[in-house]
This record gives sequence, structure tokens and C-alpha cells, in this order.
Amino acid sequence: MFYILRSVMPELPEVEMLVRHLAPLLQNKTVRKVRVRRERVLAGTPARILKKSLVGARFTGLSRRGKFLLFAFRRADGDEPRILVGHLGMTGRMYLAPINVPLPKHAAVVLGLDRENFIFEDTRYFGRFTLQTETVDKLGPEPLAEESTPEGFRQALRGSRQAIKVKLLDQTLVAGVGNIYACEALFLAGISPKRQARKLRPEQVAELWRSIRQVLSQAIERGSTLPLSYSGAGKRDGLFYFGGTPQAPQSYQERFWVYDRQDQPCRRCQTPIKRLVQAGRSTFHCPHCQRG
DNA sequence: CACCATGTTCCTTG
DNA sequence: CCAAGGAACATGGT
Repeated sequence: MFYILRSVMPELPEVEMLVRHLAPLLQNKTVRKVRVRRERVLAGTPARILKKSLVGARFTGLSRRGKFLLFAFRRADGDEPRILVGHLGMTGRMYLAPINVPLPKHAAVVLGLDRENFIFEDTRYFGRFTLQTETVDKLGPEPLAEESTPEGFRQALRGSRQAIKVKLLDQTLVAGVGNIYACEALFLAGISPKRQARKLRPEQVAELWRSIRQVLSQAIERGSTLPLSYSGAGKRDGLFYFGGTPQAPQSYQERFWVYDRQDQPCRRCQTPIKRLVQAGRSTFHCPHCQRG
């Protein structure tokens, strides 16, 4: 079996899907060999330290925090579990492949397991594979955690005159929201992306929080119910690919309310969707539905 | 050649 | 110290 899990849009839902897929495949497997082909993704961890830590270690769990993957491993029974932090950046992928499959051009780190390779490939090398955990410690609340509330979120918005869309991308405010789902959540909440954060009324903050949770959990739900058994169906549809036969996925354009839909009619009111640039990134919104 | 791209981090400026 | 803006990172698609 040849597993490739691919996502072209690694935000929280895509990372969650990846974690669910990889967790059982890695569980209890032992690292025999570590190859580092791009030291940059180690983000400060020297390659020799990574090797010393991982060779002979066994994976004991995989979880997610925001867009980060947390690989738990231990070197011997009774050891404290240690954490390896992964991040897909913009173009990263992680998957298992048989040992005899040639490594991809942009393989950044390869872990040799007993009968397969764990491969982290990343064309742009913006991703991470590191023992450093500082950035994870700084993350804001998990939006989908049951106990999470918008209190800290509201607190952080108060006093900021930055646009709310830009604030949503701040991972210390809420973890895991990226450009796409920030646009989508603002549409659902009926809030203009240009609105200053501190100008949001309390009920708008509450609505935005609900929208964030809805957008993220629906994306996970949709991903979970897709037949994850196709490959090569399209290059930019943002879906997940495993080895197998292409099937008909929901088309890329039908997935979003506003993202990447410039000049197309709003699905609610037919007003053309507008694109603008905030903090150097594209924002898509409906000027009619998002006036709040 | 131009422009665009899902993310994070660093540097400057105020 | 903080907030905010911009560039940088590296590569590929259109």
C-alpha cells in the first residue's frame, strides 16, 4: 500500500486530517535512520541532535496544536515522552512510502522505519520539523476544544485597531486559522474584513467565534467523509490524495463562500465578490453581506 | 518577463 | 515594552 496524503492548503482542518491519518500508521513504530536533506526545516535543531534523539526512538502518539503536528516519541520504556514539532508551511506534505520508492525532489527529512519511510517533503521549505517547541507554547486557544470560550479572543481584540481579518491570522489569538478560513469565517459572521478589531460589538465577537468553529469543523467533517482513495484528480483542488483511482470530488470552486471567488456572484445575494490585500495577503469578501 | 500562492519570523518604524 | 507594516524565506504555476 502506497500512502500519500497531500494537502495544498494546510490550515487547521487539513492538519487535523493528516494527524488522524498518520497517527495509527506511526503508532509504536521505531525510527532506524534519519536523513536530513534540508537543514533549514530543523529550525535551529542541529541535525546531529535530531538524529541522536530519534534513532532508536518509538512513536507513542501524534496530536495537533493549531497548524502544528506534535509527534510524541520515547527512547525507552519508562522514559518521559519527548515532542517533535512538525509544520507543513505552505507546501509541506508528510506521508509513509515503501522503502524502495524514490525520494521526491524536495524531500526535506526522511525517517527510515522498519519497512517504510516517513517522508516530509516541502517544495518551498517553509515547513518545520524540529525539537524546538517555543512557538507552540505561544499559540492561542484551540478553537475546536470543547472547553474553549471566546473570552481570551474578545480580550485580545479589545484595543487593537488592526483590521479583524489580519487579527484572525495571528496564531497567538486563536490557533489554526489561516487565510482561507479567516475569509470564510468573516463571511459567515457577516463582518467586514476591514473592520477594526476593537470596533466589533460583543455579539459580533461571539458570532465570529461561532463562525470560526463552524467553518473549521465543517471542513474537517467534509474531509472525513470524502472517499480518500483517489490521486491525481487535480492539482489545486485542496483535497487529499492517497494512492488509488480518481473519483469525483466536490469541485474546488464549490467549496468556499468567498475565498478565491473574486468577481463571482455571492452565493447569498449575487453581489460580485471583492478581493483586497491586507497585510500582504488576499482577502475575499462580499461587500453586501459583510457590512458589520 | 510578470504576477500569484495556503505560513511564520524577523526587522524596522512609530 | 508594544503595535503594526513590510520584507524575507524558496519554489512553482499561470
